[in-house]
Amino acid sequence: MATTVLHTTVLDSLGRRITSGDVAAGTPLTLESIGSEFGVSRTVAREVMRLLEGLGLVRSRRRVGLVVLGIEEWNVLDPRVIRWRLEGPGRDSQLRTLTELRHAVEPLAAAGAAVHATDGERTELVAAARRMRMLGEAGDLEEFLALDVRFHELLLRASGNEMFGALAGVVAAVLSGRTHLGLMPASPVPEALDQHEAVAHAVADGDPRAAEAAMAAIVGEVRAALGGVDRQV
Amino acid sequence: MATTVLHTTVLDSLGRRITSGDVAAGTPLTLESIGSEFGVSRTVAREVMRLLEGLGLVRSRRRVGLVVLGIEEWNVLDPRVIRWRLEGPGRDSQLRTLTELRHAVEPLAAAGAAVHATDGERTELVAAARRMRMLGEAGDLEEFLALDVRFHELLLRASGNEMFGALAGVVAAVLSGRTHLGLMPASPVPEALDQHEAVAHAVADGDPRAAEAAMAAIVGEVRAALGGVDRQV
DNA sequence: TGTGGGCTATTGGTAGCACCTTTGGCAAGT
DNA sequence: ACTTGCCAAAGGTGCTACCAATAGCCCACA
Repeated sequence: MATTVLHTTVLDSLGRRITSGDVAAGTPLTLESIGSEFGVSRTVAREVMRLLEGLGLVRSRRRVGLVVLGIEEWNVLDPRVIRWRLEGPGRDSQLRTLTELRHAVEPLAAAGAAVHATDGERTELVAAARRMRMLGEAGDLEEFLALDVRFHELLLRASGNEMFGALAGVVAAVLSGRTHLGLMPASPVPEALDQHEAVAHAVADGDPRAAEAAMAAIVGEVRAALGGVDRQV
Repeated sequence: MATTVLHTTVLDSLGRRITSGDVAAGTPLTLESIGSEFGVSRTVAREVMRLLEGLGLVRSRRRVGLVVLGIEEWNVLDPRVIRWRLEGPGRDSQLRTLTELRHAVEPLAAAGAAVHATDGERTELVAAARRMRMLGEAGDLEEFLALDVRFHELLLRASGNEMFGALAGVVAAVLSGRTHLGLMPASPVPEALDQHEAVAHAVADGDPRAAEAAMAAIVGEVRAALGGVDRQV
């Protein structure tokens, strides 16, 4: 995202520290303290501070400094905040809430894709599903993951709603987090492969209902595996 | 959000200009041009630039300046970006994509609320639904809107998923946009009032399925009224 | 025609200043 | 003891000036 190293270093460090709860809400920081701790100038500290303020992690008040805000003020949908929280101690709960978000969004996105996807997207989706079966049966987890990510991103972007498309990065993080956390079976279950193909074909056929149902099955299963909270499908 | 006027002025102006398509993707800006146009120093221009970069609206490159990015790079879920787009020419399409997002999220949030809401939230929800009926039948649109916003915010915040809670502002914007754009009937249709009460009671009773179904009915109807795209409920 | 090297525009980062708002404490009066 | 009001310091807000690094662009030369 940011091309520069300096800002990202300081920003990531502070962002992680706040989102992890390492510094509690209400704690005051100052530009001075940031600058001296990281050995950067006031200017850089100020720019980082503005970013953090934009993310709702902190509010700057005169004479007080930057007071850390509570989670209800955070832009929890911002990719950076999501990343920090996934790297922090609340990883599991974050994975749960993100999965719930997927559960909400992806079926509708699939339905949208069935209506709005271009011809190229439809064929690529079908091809991706087919290759996923091959890789899944071969047991190549890393390659499978990459393709899985690609599949879901393609679908979200093809949904005709850029709000859904913006969640592609989130879904990628969830998928990757899941496999690298060992929450995935050694080789994908056949049902998942079937359902991915079902989604792809429903989209290719322009059948929004079928696409939505198949996607709901995919994400519903995942949710159950993660220890679903409510609503059994 | 920002306590200062200067940044917000410049930021809003540039943000609106970009999100409205007034300056096309690929257009280069420079700190110099920003500073001189708005009569601010380089420092302020830089902070604004960082913010815009964080929102994915521009990318800063040396020797070139800030190149405006295409919509696929934008953080379209960020409250500021949403606000700008709602104020710009693409308002109707933005309202459509946001409504679709509501359609995806709110039913699941209702189900979550049925499981996770506190006692206080449940009773307030029921009370809000009852007052909405009174105000709706009285025809007081402004008051009704305020309560409608409160109802949905309460529900999203009670869902037990802060991702959903973060969308409260979005829903508020959509609701308010709808009534102020004259997309609402002079007095709320009785079905909507019934369904709001149904949601409230399902949440109060701890019945996630019923809450989800009732909320789906609310938001599904809205979608149809706005000129639904696919999936007829 | 192609390629390498230098020029320069523009961001990246630093330092230090003046200003203004806020706030916490102190003092005086009730 | 409690309130009121004033004052001083703290710390963000905004500005200017300056140097470093990098990357696009053009020109000279092969």
